[in-house]
Amino acid sequence: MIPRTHLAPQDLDLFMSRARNRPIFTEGDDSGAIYQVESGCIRLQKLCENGRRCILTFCYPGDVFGLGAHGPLDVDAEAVCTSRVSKLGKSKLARMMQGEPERAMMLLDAAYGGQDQVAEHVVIISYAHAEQKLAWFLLKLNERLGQAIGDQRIVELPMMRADIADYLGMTFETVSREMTKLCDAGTISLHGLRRFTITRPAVLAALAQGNGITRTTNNDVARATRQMSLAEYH
Amino acid sequence: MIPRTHLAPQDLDLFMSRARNRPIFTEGDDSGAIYQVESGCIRLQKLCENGRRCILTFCYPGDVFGLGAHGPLDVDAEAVCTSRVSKLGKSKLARMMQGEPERAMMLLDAAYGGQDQVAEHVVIISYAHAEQKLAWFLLKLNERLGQAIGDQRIVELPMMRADIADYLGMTFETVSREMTKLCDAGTISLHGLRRFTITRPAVLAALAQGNGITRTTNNDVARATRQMSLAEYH
DNA sequence: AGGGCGAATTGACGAGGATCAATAATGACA
DNA sequence: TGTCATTATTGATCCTCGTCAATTCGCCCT
Repeated sequence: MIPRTHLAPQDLDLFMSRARNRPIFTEGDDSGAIYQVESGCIRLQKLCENGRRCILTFCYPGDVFGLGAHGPLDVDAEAVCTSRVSKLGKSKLARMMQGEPERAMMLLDAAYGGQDQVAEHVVIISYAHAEQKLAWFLLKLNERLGQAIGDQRIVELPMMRADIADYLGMTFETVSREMTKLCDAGTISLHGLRRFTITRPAVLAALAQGNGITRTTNNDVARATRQMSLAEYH
Repeated sequence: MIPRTHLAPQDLDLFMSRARNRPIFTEGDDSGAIYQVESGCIRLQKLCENGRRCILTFCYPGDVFGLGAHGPLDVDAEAVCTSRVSKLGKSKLARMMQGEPERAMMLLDAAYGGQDQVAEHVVIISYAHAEQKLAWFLLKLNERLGQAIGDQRIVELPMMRADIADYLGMTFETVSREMTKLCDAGTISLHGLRRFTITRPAVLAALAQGNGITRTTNNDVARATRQMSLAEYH
């Protein structure tokens, strides 16, 4: 149930439980602590003045968060559903850095951004269309949370449509529409609202790669010419 | 000319010069080194299969990069214009961690994502409209690179329109259009193609906040109700 | 000064998705 | 089991921006 564990029980300072939509920390907190998800799902998010919300990443059991670009100085952390997290305080962390620098580096790597591939997320929300965004998201979720039950691989959806929307930079209506489109096409099948199966993995993977959109752009041409110019090498 | 310096000369391993569009490192390199921009501008970017490019961040003089979410394992680093960078190797970094953990932490913080506020970038490309995106970008550029020349504050644009577009998740045509719109409105004024002045800072700041778009969304309502429900506290 | 090339501007058009709105499905609770 | 609140689905409409295309601008080189 816990795919990747960075922190062993003896390292930890304390455990915390949080119900749906309850905060772990809020923007501006500067405890310097690191957190690890034990069960449930945590979202790291940012709220704008205009009332919008942007979810930067979801953290699943085993994931570590709390520092760097997605740390308390920049974002809020809230429980997506009933969740448990454990905490490693600043002082223990500092001690670990001196005693076991190798392990500390790995831990920091995880906490700082390795938790989710920030780069890939940015690429998707910048350029992908709705269909591609959702296909990508469902595949990621399958990799991370998919469980073989019988001969089917069932994936739980810990979050609601609006969460998915705020993570992918679209509206929940569009999420819903694309979801039913995928169902109608037989690419996935829904079991209730919070559980699905990928029935045609190849198709979904193709959509996630950006196939399904036919046109090519003239930006690509610009790219090609840019590559070719062997101008000023140093 | 170097606003924030994390690495002093005696720490550094070597200096490198790069001409426009030349790489510092490419995706998959795993040197574990940290780099600091000395002059010019470096872009950290990711190329997609479909030929698109997404720029994750621009690094200016004094910025540190090369680890974590935006490190060599995930992205390419290329010179936007003629640039010089310095390098700090893996072994020297490890030594610093044991000897000066405080300083090492700060350095890692910078290298891992503090360099640019990843969170803010994601928010902007997710939700902002073209006008707001550009206004935000120009303001950031002004903060970072703006120089008082006479009584004017001139800002250099080290990158071309296509770079801005790939950073903000839009097309270079739209960048161009919004640029001229801002000029026509008297909000900024261009001096040549690679240099500008913010003539009405308040207006630009308002646009960057998302004013200029009138409508409110029903997502906001969802948010409001979500906040109000004091359901299951733990 | 002139040629040539990459970059930038500007226009026309259409599609994708946001918005508004109404209804249906789901789950919690008495 | 029925009621209510929340979440999800579906439809209709409109607007922003991506796309394609045609110039224009600026710069480097000879």
